Amino acid sequence: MARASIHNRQDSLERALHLFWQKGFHATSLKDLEKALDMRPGSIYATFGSKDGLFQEALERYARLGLAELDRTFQAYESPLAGLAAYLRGLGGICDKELPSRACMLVKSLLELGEREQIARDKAEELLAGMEARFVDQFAEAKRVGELDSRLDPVRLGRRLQAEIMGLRAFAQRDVDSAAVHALAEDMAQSLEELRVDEIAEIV
Amino acid sequence: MARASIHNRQDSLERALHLFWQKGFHATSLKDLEKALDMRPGSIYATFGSKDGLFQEALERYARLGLAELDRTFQAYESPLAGLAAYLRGLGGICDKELPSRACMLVKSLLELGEREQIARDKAEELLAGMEARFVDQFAEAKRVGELDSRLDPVRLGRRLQAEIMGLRAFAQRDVDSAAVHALAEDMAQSLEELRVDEIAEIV
DNA sequence: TATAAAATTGAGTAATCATTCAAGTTGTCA
DNA sequence: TGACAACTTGAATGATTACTCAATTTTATA
Repeated sequence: MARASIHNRQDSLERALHLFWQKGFHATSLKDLEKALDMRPGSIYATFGSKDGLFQEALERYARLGLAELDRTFQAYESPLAGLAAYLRGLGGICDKELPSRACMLVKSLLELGEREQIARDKAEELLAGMEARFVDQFAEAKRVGELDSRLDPVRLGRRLQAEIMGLRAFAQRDVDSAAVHALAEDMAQSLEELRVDEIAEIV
Repeated sequence: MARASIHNRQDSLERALHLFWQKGFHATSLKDLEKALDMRPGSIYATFGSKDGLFQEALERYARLGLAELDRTFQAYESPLAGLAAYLRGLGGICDKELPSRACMLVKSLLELGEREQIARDKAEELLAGMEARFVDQFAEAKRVGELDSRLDPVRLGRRLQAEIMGLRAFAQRDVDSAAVHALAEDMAQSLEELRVDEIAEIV
């Protein structure tokens, strides 16, 4: 004995994510959300609690989808290093996609949010740490299977890769040619592949 | 026959820059600026025209100071490549400095601003392009003096370096150990130094 | 010292902000 | 069909937003 909701929660969250990713937290007003979700303020607050709460859920969804894509890429390649390089090359095509923003939403949030949005900021930090850990794991796996020089540190490599991806996507946010971003990603991917022990052995 | 201004324009701009760099455009209110500049709204508008105008001037000042530091570093080194590496290593200490933000203000603006702040956004893009051009010039100079393999493209290298710096500073915005950022900068600097032809010649 | 010009003030504007809640609507089950 | 419970509505809230302008203060010069 209850009225069924006319809104799909996940669908609403998806729309909110789109808006927050595109415009950022501060520039997204409740009016914007009302229009995008086709919901009145009362419904939004009943469903998500607050603008902050909705934003945090959007952040989590964004990271979950991002991690899923990461894993999908890694699983498509036998070689851990090849998986990492493929992920980088995939990001090279980011300008060709129709996305709310080419920059990472976690990075946008990290740079935008201050003390007044501490909880969401901490959430973004935590999710970025999770992504970094995934990169570190992949490098550790590469090391385990002998693709990586045993003297190299997966933690440093994972950190470096995350920084490079942050940079690649921030750069892609500029109004530059798609070709430039492709070339940038290709250069980064090649640097990564040069870590392969086989290649080092060839040169030395 | 006129009243002298009690505010130094440059000093006011410096304070505004500090605030905008720290909090971003949207999160910085005119109330915040009134307090930081110790000026009433009328004075601020008489001096800078609008919040947008003040922000744009702050952006320009930020970029001018950044470019000056870049040139100072480059001029301190005979070798162009060494200058670039030194600049990267200097950024490794960014966590130890007392700055409004560890992330680049141009990047923060690029990621935060939308169509409603198109002019400031374009300004940030233009200033970033100027920085990139400076990197390209330095790589071109390295090539001219024979530090760089003639097959390498200064444009791609400059682009790559800008992306790496964007990434380094976005990463540094996270709540991570200063040592991690130092290590990251060191890794980036070493990659850069490996471009030196001497090193390649040694290995091959 | 009187005058004019520039600088500063701060109350006030209209718009927008996130949020609340009483009232209305709708579907479900007894 | 009646009644309850969940969902939705949207006007109203008070706070905050960027910004304006008439009045005031200040100072250099005539």
